[in-house]
Amino acid sequence: MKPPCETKGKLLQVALRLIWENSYGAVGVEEICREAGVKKGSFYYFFPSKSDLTVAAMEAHWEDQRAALDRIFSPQTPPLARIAAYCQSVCERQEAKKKEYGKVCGCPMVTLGAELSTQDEAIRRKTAEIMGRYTAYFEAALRDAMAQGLSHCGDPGATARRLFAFSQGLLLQAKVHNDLSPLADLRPGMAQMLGLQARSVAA
Amino acid sequence: MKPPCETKGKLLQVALRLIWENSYGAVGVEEICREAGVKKGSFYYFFPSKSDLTVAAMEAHWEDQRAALDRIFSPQTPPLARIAAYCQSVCERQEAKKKEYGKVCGCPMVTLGAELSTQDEAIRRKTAEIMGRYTAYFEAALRDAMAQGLSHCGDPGATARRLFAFSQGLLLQAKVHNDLSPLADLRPGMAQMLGLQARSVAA
DNA sequence: CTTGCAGTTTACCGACCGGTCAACTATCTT
DNA sequence: AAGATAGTTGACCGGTCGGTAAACTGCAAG
Repeated sequence: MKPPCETKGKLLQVALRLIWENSYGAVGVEEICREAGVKKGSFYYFFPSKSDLTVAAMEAHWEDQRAALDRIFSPQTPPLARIAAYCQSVCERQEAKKKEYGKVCGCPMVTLGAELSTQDEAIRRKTAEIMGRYTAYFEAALRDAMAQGLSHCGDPGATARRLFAFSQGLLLQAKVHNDLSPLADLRPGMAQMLGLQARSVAA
Repeated sequence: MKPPCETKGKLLQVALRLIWENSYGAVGVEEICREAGVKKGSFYYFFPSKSDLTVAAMEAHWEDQRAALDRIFSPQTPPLARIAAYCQSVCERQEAKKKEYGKVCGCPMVTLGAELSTQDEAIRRKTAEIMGRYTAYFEAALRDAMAQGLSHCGDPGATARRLFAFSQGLLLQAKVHNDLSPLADLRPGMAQMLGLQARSVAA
């Protein structure tokens, strides 16, 4: 009862996991509370609504991801190797999730964005915001690559959005086929989009 | 009461529209019936469950799309022009839907696949099946393009899946940003993936 | 000792969910 | 005319939904 935020944090974490594995509509407040070991009254003490909880859970999940992304996209790493590392990280994460849950779950932001963008403005906006942060990492890597003469794509921002869209599309393919093999094409596909031999990005 | 299938067809059509504009979980059987001018009892006379209706609605919607795709990907049209025509068709369709509904709705298969692939096997399978049919059109066009020496991508099947994944990713971006402008990059992005100047696919 | 506050618990609300059922109607067949 | 058949209707089911309200608990400051 003292520990300032254990309950709130547990709620955020469980909510994102359940929504990721199922969907927003299919997960009830009651279920989130049950798995978090919390009573519904406490839930509504911390969050005014299911939608608000979801937005908060998305932001909390971003903070977790951010640490990993900062490492993957470290300026210490050569620009194209950063992108290769991202591809590998995506594959590993999907593999781990599949082993944990038994099914390919894709990206939680894709699930939320696809399901709720037309229905819940707050969630739509948060999804767009977080996705924008992802593309910023790609854009920075591409800018560095261009400065070093490693790639000759036109606008780094546009190319970053293309790479990110491609990765989301493949992630959705993997989820829909409940099969990780489409992700094997993530790195080669990105290499092709950068006008490189697959080797370059795989280095 | 005589017209053999008017009710059933109306149900299929309304269901796909509502799910497209909202989501599977957010649309109730009652609401579908109301908008179709049908009572719930009749619904369950034609379909054993909401899930079965959805699968049938997906297939019915595919049949509509199939006609358009057969025209767009006609062997009469030069292979790369088919792909350009597809890009244009996607943009026009999204524009029309936005004008009709007020928001960018993306692709109904993306919405359904992202929301339900981990929860409803029948819907997941149908989504995968229909998406596979889409990529087949791309694959055929790419095979023709290679035969005519217009493109030099490696495996047409793999490239087809890449193009399709990219288009789905962009569609999701548009939905999440509630903005059609990301779709402007559909044709140039595909051209880049085919190793062409944007002009070639735009011809 | 007591007041106040953060957090928790329990019980409860009306609304709606997907789905069922038996009765009804209209048409075609014999 | 009688029956069979396809389609339709409205009433109803138990369960669950998101959300609310009030009482309670532990602890810290006055």
